[in-house]
Amino acid sequence: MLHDPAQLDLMFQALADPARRQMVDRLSRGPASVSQLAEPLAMSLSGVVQHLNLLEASGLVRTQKLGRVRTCQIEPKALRAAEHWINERRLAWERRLDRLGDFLAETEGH
Amino acid sequence: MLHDPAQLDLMFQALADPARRQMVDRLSRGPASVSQLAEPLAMSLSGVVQHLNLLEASGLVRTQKLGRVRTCQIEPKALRAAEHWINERRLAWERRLDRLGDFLAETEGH
DNA sequence: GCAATAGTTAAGTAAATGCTTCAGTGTTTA
DNA sequence: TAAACACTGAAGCATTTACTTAACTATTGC
Repeated sequence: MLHDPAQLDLMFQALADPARRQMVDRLSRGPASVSQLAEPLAMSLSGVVQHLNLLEASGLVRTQKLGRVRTCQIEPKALRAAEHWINERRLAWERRLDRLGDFLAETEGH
Repeated sequence: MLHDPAQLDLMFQALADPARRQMVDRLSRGPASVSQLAEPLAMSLSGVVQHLNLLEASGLVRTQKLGRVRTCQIEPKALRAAEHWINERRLAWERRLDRLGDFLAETEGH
């Protein structure tokens, strides 16, 4: 479910916007309401809600509403999925370099 | 230089597009020419070049031209920077949860 | 030298994105 | 019960994005 390419698409899309990354950054320090998320951003509350909806659709943020306030939290599993995608590619590249190094070292020995 | 927010912006922006992620994926298995990158993509060569230029501007890919062929490689340092941004936020969240858990366990003990 | 190859650049376009304002809906508080 | 609060949704708009085609430059092979 988390490695579903469509979900990965939404996650990287969501992370591409600076305002949304700022929101994720804020949430990494603890839950927040929509207004609290909006406070440091030079943007209307409505704009923030739209960003938040994208973050939620991507799975990066989970929210729940109690009374009139919506509380937002990070979903670490989703962050881990994005992290993992990048990590796998980087490791594949680095392993390839290692093998190449070994090969060169061996052939040099003869 | 790699933690420069503008550069991070370009990197996440670059990773947001599926075609560009497919190019990074291809490159994680080894260097490739522009035409080789283009081959699996349902897109004109020109479109691929434009994506490639973004990838290069973001620092995720480095290229060099020999004769008429441009060879592309992944820049693992840049991948690591994006990875690191996500990782830090996720860990901040998880550490927070741990402290909360400890606190609850302690207060329950009395 | 001529043709094929590999890539580049510019111009145009349709769709997506990131906002805004404004007019709501429920929920608390005085 | 009325006003303040916390959000929500729709409509509109300027900009950016992801392409396309077409014309061009530089290599390489015959």
